[in-house]
Amino acid sequence: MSISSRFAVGIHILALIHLNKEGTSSSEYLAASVNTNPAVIRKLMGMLKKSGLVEVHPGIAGAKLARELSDITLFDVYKAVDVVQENELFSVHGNPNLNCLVGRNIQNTIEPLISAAQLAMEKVLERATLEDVVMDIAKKEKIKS
Amino acid sequence: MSISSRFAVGIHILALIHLNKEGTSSSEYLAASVNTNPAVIRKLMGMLKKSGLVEVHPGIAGAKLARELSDITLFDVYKAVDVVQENELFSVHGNPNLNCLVGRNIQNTIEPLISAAQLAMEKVLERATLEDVVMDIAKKEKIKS
DNA sequence: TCTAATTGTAATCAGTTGTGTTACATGTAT
DNA sequence: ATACATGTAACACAACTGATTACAATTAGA
Repeated sequence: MSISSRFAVGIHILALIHLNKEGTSSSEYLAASVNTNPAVIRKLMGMLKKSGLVEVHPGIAGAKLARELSDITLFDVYKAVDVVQENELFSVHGNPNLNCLVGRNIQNTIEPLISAAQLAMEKVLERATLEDVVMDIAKKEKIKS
Repeated sequence: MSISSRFAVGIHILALIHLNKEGTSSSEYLAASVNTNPAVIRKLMGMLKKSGLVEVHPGIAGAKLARELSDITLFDVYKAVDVVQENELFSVHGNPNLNCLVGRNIQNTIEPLISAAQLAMEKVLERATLEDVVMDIAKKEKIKS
């Protein structure tokens, strides 16, 4: 199964908040761009806020980035929106037969392997920032970011 | 969400078929070690067979590996059991607003980034083989594999 | 102070997926 | 023929995603 699109949506709205920094990025405005429901955006925004990526205030329309674009990695977003738990990208069957040679060892044997695989993936996300995302969009649109 | 445990179960079964190579690895026998239903094993076995990793025959009890242990990587198993589609580890929201600067570019901008992350993870799986898994189990049990 | 607009959050629903279970057709050996 | 195995389809059930509705709490401004 795939990792929730919350991650992609998170990147989307953070990039949009930046590009719309002269305007007001309300949950309704952001929802219209993502094409979803404002409540979905607000829930997501709560996660991003909790992780210190955005500033939002009850009753006040609009969200702002809490950090520089170049200081927010895709890994930050990934962790913030909680799409994959630590060391749980791969799930392992829980109750193998302990009377079996393989059954009683499989979990410990596999764990470092799948953990390494997950970490390799996350390292890549760590190396890309929202600045890269916004610059790429600007390039595609031939505008200044 | 996590990647299906079919992957871990696949590794489990293949390792067990090898270690039990003097005996008969029926779906019932394998299911007892994994602690699941024989039909689940048979479905999985169908996938492993289709990918040329095991040999099984209708009506005849027992499965055998179709290749050397050292010639089966974890990536081979991963592909065989079909847990993650190509370029679909991360899902991306499908209908962004094309009238929005970000909406009409986000998919193309994100795609290479998440694709690179997925590939990095898969590369790690490519570097480990079933031999590594079996040797580790043997070491833990202090036996010869 | 009252009103309108916005965020925060919970409850609910439909659709999808993963896993287990049952059942049975098909194939093999004796 | 009989016994036993695999192959496969149908179904149940839980868990999760994403959308939707509703409403309390908060704020700005008339």
